[in-house]
Amino acid sequence: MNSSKQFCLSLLSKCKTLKSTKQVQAYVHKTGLDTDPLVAGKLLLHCAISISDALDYARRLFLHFPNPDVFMYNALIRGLAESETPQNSLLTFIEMRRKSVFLPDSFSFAFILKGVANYRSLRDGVQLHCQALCHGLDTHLFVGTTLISLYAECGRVDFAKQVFEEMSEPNVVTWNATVTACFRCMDVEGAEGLFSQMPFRNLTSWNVMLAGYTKAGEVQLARQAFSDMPIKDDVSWSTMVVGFAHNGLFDEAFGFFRELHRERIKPSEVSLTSVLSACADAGAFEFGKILHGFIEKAGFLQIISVNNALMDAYSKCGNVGMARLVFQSMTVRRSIVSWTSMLAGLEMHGHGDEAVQLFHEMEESGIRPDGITFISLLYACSHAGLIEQGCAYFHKMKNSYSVEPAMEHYGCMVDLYGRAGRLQKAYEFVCQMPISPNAIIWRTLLGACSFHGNIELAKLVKERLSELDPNNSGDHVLLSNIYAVAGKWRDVATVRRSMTDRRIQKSPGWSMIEVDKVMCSFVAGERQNKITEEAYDKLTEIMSKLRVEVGYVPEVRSVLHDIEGEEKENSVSRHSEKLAVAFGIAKLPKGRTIRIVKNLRVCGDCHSMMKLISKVYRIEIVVRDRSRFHLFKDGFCSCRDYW
DNA sequence: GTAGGGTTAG
Repeated sequence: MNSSKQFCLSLLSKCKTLKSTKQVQAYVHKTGLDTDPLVAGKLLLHCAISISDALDYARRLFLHFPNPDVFMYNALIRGLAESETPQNSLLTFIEMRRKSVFLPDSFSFAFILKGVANYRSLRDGVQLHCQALCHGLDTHLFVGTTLISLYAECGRVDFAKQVFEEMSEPNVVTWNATVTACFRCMDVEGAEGLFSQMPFRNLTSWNVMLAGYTKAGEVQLARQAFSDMPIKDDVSWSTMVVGFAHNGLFDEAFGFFRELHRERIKPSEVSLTSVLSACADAGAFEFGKILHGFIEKAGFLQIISVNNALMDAYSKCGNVGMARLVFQSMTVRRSIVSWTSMLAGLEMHGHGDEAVQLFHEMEESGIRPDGITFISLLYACSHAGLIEQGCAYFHKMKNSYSVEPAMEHYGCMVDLYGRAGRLQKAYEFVCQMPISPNAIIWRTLLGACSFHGNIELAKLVKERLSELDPNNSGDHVLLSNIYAVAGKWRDVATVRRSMTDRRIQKSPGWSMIEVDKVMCSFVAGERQNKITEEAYDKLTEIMSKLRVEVGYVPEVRSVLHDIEGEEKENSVSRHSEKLAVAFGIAKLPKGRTIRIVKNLRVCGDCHSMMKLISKVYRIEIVVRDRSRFHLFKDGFCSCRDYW
């Protein structure tokens, strides 16, 4: 290789941005090396893979070559396969088969199969499997391994195992992929069988077992495997943190992270984002703050994903102010994820106007919003009651940014109209959707009917819902509540009976609060341990104080049960969020904000009571419910009683 | 000259 060629390639490998890459490209052009297949191919690969947001440029670059070689096709296929629209990789693959004289090689198949795995099409996967077979490449080490992952993605562990059986010399990666395939299809025994037969195991094989066990809910088995494994790396630790968090075992999750720290294992940026996501799920604000301190000290604020995860964790822990601070102090260039995370944070907390403002700043900064950005923006409009603006953005999304509305966007619009009480408009909107509405869409509408007390439409909507998702307990409870509020006890009884007949059980409500860096959870009506005893005692005290000072009377209209007065009062006074707040008042330092995470929506009585507590006790209470935050302060809530 | 398995932010 001549020296100027070598020089160009080494320059290229150092380029981190599209701008610098274009400078090298200009130099390449000047030296006449732009027609050299090796240099041209590397340039294309660099744009398609190594640089973010340069895939479109790579596609345009590709069009400049009248006779692209297989390397160039492979580079583009790979870039498209890993993009947000992996379907396009198949189009390029087909174009290559039609236009070119050369045959696809093992790289072509490995990349295209990855693309198909990313959009999970069994049909396309099988077709390409056949083609690979015709070229004698179906049992190729890399092609076969990718095929195994593809079939696992499509839920066909049987096909995955068959590919594995046919491979003559599977290596450790192939074995690991097959074990993962079993776990992904919930075949825990199959995974264990393979693991025990493996002729070689490295660290990753053990990590596969940890991830698989925790995803299958087998936390005990994961714990056992973790203690059995000969060496552990930071992936092993973060897998445990994430795994425990996903199973709701937040204290164990954070315990693992603390131990990682004690063992002096250096967390990577990925393991830090994992732990932050566990904080976000748990709503563990205090723990998040500790992590923030560590991240700052260890120099991780240079990494964009860590900033983004930090913002997300702060927002979901109820402190959008800290999220804003992280966003404003970022020294690295904000990505689309950074902007969208901030937007989502503002949306969750009901700062609709600020979210709209931020969206305009985002547009001005030159970052192009995508479908996910619009989901947050539309919800922000909905939660803040900005109806006209929401409609305008829905059209702008399509017309100015060519983002096709997906199910979630339609959901936002139904929410927007529904909350505002424009139920007929919402219903017509659903009926006119170009894609068939799913259960979530109908459920959103049912929620709106419940809020505005429209029984007739609720009945109609529930019928549609029953066709799509007949056994959802929440839907039955919602319909029953609508009847209960209207005093239609006979209809309540009918719904209750149909639930009993179909053995549908109400999912229990729970609430969590972080006290002394320990997550304490409360379940409605549960009275088991010392913690709940203490919460009950405090709650009784609070309720009598509220009765005396502000004349609080429990709001029992929405109680599901067809039970009598005093019983009803007892039933709402045992709600988990009340217990959690009472526990917080008893345990936290005076004046400290009380932060609660709840799995269901807050009921009307809890909502009124929180407002009163915030006034009488002069404290702020932040409640994260299923879909948003409520900040109670001086007797008012940030949701303006509109949730 | 390009790859496949484990944790990952909107």
